[in-house]
Amino acid sequence: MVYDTEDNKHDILPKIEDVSTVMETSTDRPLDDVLIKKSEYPDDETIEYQSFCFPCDIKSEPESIDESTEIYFDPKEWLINDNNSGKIRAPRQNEFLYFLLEDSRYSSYLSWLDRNEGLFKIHQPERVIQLWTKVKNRQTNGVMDYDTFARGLRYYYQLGTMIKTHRKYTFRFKMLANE
DNA sequence: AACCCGGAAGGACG
DNA sequence: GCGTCCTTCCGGGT
Repeated sequence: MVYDTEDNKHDILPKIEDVSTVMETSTDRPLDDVLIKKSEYPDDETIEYQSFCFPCDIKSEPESIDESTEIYFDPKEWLINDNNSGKIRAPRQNEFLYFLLEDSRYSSYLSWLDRNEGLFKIHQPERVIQLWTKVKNRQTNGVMDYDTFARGLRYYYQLGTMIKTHRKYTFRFKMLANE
């Protein structure tokens, strides 16, 4: 994944016009129809990934942590059309975090410390982890905790997509400008 | 105590 | 069946 400091959020988040089109044409159609239709859209080389969102008919389960401030969750909003493989998949852990950081709804969960440096801090790890497990929906029997979540992120160090900060709840994407 | 780190093993999924 | 990306567990460091 490439983190270009010159990107604006529309390069990585769903475009408003895309969302409205899908909402108008496919509120009661299966997901596959929607995705097939989406694949007909002209490709923009600057967009590495696209995700889709449209009205949801699935209610979230009650949460263990403070439901009153829970942000509405639709699993289908988080699917990614991988332009490399042409397949639909859940986001990677780094993609997931980047989406969150670029969406002001989640600014209480985590936020940039220095966006140009790719530096960010997780303020509410339990919420981020809970959302991650819902987005990923991986069939496991263990319990995802911060240690497990952070171990996943540490693999990005050796992959070169993230840089160590050694600071609490603080991580750093490797941006193009840092190369 | 609560993080951060990376090795080891192995699972889930495309 | 295979490679990637985690998930789980852990011992050691800060």
